[in-house]
Amino acid sequence: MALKLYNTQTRQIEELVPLKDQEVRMYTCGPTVYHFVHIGNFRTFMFQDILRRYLLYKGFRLTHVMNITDVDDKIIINARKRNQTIADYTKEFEEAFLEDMKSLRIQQPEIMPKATEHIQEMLDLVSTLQQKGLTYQSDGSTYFRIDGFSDYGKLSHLDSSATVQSGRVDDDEYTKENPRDFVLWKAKREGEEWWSSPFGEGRPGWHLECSAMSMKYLGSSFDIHCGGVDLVFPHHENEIAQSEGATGRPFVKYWVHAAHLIVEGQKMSKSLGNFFTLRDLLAKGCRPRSLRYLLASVHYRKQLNFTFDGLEQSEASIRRVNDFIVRLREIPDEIAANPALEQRVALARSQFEQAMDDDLNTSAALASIFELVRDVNIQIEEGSLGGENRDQVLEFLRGVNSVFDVFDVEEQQLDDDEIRQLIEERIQARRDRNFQRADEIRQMLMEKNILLEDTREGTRWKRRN
RNA sequence: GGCGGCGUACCCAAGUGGCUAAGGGAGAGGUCUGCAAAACCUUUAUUCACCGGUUCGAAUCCGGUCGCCGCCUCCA
Repeated sequence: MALKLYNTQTRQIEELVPLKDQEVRMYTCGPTVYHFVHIGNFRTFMFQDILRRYLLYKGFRLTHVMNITDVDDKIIINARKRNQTIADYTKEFEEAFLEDMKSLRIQQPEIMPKATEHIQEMLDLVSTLQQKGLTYQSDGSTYFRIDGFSDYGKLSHLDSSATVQSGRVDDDEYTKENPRDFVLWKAKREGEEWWSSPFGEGRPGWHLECSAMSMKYLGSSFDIHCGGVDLVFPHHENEIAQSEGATGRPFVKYWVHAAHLIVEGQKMSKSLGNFFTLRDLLAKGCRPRSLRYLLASVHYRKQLNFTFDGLEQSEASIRRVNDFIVRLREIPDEIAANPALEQRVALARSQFEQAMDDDLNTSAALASIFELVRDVNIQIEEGSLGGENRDQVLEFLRGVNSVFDVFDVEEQQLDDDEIRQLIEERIQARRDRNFQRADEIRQMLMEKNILLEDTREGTRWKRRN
């Protein structure tokens, strides 16, 4: 079975056929590190992580590049306000971003290039464009002339007359030949950081870095380019113009975009007070895995409505699977395997893969897990499963978790001797029908976030946290 | 004005022409149990915003209405 993805450019779901056999080269637009990354940004990054992990699950070799934009107008302005260099200013937010990624278990891409470390590559690209007659200078800045690139608009399907009619083009950009021409290299402004270049002292335009860095690490044509829907126009449209204008070759085969996240039904904005960073949520007691589940469980092309209720529902869903795993692990080796279960697991695996292959239908993929959980739970209750069955199910869950990474599939270790002794003591107390002591111990452990459950087979513990 | 998306049970959410409309949460009932908690099982939409149409057959296709949202400007 092949993975199919919705390609923004063709507006169709297409089978992923990499340019190089079994090797996927993917570029995803990363953060601009001028503030703490918010949960809307993470919706997109989470989608990219699920795609990344599923490509690996499918056995593709993967080179994934995610840029870090560490120079742009906001960064320059904010750094100046704080009297800091760009590098000092962005360092804090870049580190925070990497920490947040780790909390959310978003895998690090193979390559994470920074814009400021690729100024030369950007200038080389502008030079090439200049040689091809696709640039012009105005007021010390260098612009891309979109009239020189006939394919302009093929990604966003916007025709330029419509944009002009919208009246949304900035008045102050009169220095451009065409309002939709975009800047490649911006003239420096007094008091701001700048780089010297053949095009004068200045700084790179926003779109330039993604073209320069993606082609440096992935070649002039590569497979997948992702981002949030808002980047379709103008950012990705301009990337195509710059890249294909320079190389004459197709830039990207599949453009894949994630829909936005809204909060409690409304667009997230600071003025509405519904603007959240991961840190804001953690401070409210949210567990990163709940957010991970919530962000991953809604199809990436559907607008995701973030709510605190949804966060709790996600946590409860994860708990169902984790409780199942604890129970599953209690199946002893000695019991003979039920031969029918292997097929049931194979069915779940096939449902999971079919769903994910279908443009990353994560909701349906998760359903395949829960259906298996229910069926296996019934059989555990009947005592009809053996150690081999247990391992079959665990193996399936490991595969699933290599993509979702929200479940505790591996055995939880209780490395605290004191707790272990208390559990033993309580088991004895119950045998002695000293329930007062038993309850006391249960309460003590509860305070240590260890939850005890008495079952027919004995007492089990779980981390509550 | 242009382009695009969405509206499925109390909540979240799959399903896009034909078996009984996935799955999760929550509620209700039950099992287990010293108690409690947890867990597990069962259950909850004759109906898919509304109105027409096409069809033997539509949540799914077409037209219209209402509501919500996104992009066209920095934005994941």
